[in-house]
Amino acid sequence: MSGTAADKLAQDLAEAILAGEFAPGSRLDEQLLAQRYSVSRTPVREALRQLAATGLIEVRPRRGAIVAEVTPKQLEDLFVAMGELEATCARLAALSMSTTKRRKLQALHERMGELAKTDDAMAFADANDSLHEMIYEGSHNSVIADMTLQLRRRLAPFRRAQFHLEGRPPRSHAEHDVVV
Amino acid sequence: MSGTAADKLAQDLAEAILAGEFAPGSRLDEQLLAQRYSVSRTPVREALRQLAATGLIEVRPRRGAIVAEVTPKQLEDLFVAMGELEATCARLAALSMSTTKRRKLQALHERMGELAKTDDAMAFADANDSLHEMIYEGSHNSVIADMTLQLRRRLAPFRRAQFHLEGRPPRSHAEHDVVV
DNA sequence: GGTTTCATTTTTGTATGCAAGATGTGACGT
DNA sequence: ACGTCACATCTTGCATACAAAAATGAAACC
Repeated sequence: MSGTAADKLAQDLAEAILAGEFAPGSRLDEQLLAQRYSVSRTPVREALRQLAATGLIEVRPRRGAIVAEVTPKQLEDLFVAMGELEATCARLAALSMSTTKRRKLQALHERMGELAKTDDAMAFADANDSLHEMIYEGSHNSVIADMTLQLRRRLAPFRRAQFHLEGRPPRSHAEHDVVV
Repeated sequence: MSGTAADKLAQDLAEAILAGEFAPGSRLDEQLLAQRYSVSRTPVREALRQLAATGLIEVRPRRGAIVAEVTPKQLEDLFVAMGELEATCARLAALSMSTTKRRKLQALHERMGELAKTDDAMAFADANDSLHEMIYEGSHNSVIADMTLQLRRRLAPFRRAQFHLEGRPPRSHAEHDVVV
């Protein structure tokens, strides 16, 4: 085991929240969490602070932590922000990308084109993540890449919802087409 | 006093670090800080975690916290990132800005044009902050605005250095001119 | 002389105790 | 019945205590 208990807790909690195990707005009682994970309140508190920094939860001084409620407006803002950041990544990547890398990207993009037809949502999602990761790396700017990735993770559950909602893969592919 | 001791500590520490009171790479001993600020280690730890989230310091598990060393490459990345984010803010603002707001912006911009000639660095810096704040607000996207502001704060000391280095105000004004 | 190993010490991470603020409940008054 | 105020309880925030890991230094060995 590498990290501290608090770090692991933060990860576990983040997953639990993103998985919807805690409803938005619900209180995150320190003692309860401590019991649930068989640790004391101290690492729980640290984990909560960590998560608060990512925006996943909200801690009001002396009033406890709650799962962040994302209003439609905020959600919209988050999506817009991610879109803009990804576009920036893509632009930077386009400027400073070696031809071999570009090849790989193109290849992956085309394979995704095929996957989009087969309706294999899982495979498409995986490939999609790879592609975005490549773009983030390609930007050669760890600051922007990190911010974008963080946003992306935070939006993961909502993206999934959109994914299942309609035939998103083809549209997504089309958008990528423009970028590439 | 509204906030908790940990929050205040985080602010104070951030200021101290940005003011250069702690050299980059230097260890931040929890006990020392606790004594220095007359609190126990607990709030110090929480403050350190908070600062780590902003990228100002770095905490290695079980190895203590150090002031983040910004390599030239990272600094470059930070500046690029801020530039891109501000550009995005400006673009969004341009799209959704009322004419009255636009007026105000223009007025402020022109006043800065005059200030740029008078060599009053302080006044120019103040006006500059106001202008950027207006743009952030104008984006109508709190997510991007927050990220940009956070970056801006983190880069404050370096920006100051650049400011004093050469006649930056005129150049800055020229850049703004394009944006406006 | 340099290196490795082991013990000491220092420092971080976690648990627990205690105080202060927040929350909830019920009596009391209008 | 409704609102208010006092009180009891619960939760968070801070301090202290303890455990474990890493840094330090010294002695033994090559």
